[in-house]
Amino acid sequence: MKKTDIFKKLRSSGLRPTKQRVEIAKFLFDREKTFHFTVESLNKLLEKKTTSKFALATIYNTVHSFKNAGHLSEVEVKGNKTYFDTNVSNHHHFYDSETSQLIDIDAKEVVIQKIPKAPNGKKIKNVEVFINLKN
Amino acid sequence: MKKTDIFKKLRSSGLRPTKQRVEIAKFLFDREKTFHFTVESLNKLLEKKTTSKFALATIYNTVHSFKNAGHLSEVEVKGNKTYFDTNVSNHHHFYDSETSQLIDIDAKEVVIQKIPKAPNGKKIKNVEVFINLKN
DNA sequence: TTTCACTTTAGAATCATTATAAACTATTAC
DNA sequence: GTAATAGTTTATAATGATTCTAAAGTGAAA
Ligand SMILES: [Mn+2]
Ligand SMILES: [Mn+2]
Ligand SMILES: [Zn+2]
Ligand SMILES: [Zn+2]
Repeated sequence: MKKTDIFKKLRSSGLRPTKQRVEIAKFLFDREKTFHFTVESLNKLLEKKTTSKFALATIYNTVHSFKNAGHLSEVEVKGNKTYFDTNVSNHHHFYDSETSQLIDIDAKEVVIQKIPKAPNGKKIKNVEVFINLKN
Repeated sequence: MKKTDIFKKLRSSGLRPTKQRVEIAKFLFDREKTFHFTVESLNKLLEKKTTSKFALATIYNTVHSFKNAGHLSEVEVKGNKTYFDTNVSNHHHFYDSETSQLIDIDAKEVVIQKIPKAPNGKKIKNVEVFINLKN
């Protein structure tokens, strides 16, 4: 991902490209594969990868701005922490509770043959498939 | 549900049938349909339905005992509160984020035609389908 | 009726997250 | 440039859900 793309992500999230935000954005978006993380895990990885220190509030604020701009999505996982996902397309997940690891499943990999119709007056917004793993 | 069944649920959870526990168990299990709840919502409903007061710790402890015994399951819902479910069979959910309401979907109502195989060395424990609703 | 294990309870502690307000930094106005 | 201004980071406090703790309550068993 080019530097200009990082800046584009920041600008489109209403964020000016400060040192901290650029480092967070690079870390999140300059990669091949999907990245699933909690604010805590992101903080630890940032500490390792960079020389800077980040206030937790800065990470929370930046991540939320990206999420509100649609550059990050949220994944529901058992437990009390919030998981974020750099894959914002419609997709599904494997979840390995042993390692607390999420693995993406492309929407095309899951075909649903039958699904009930939505209750009175409601429509289906989207369908999420969550596959729990064991050893 | 008969009183003896309530007692059976309590005993099989390692709980002696005290006044509070019996009231919680009756409220949870003596009903036709599935009940989805948070500890907070359960507490409010118990206050309305009964004359007793319940310490939050008592509700937390009792609910967790039921969950550990397999009489309650946990449902992942966006947000910070933990949702419990009196339906412990394999099933799916509609979720209406407007009203924070969960609606059960029987496992038979969903047929999945294609699913990816589990990653190296892992097996599929179960598949959960979550259908988000909109108006 | 005394003992003793188990319960309930109020309140404290914890943990993730959010809010606050002061110190910093960059941008704009003169 | 310097001053004013707007936006940012940060440490720390506040919050809210959940868990822990320790004291008081309850009831079965000796
Ligand atoms: Mn969760
Ligand atoms: Mn949740
Ligand atoms: Zn994902
Ligand atoms: Zn359910």
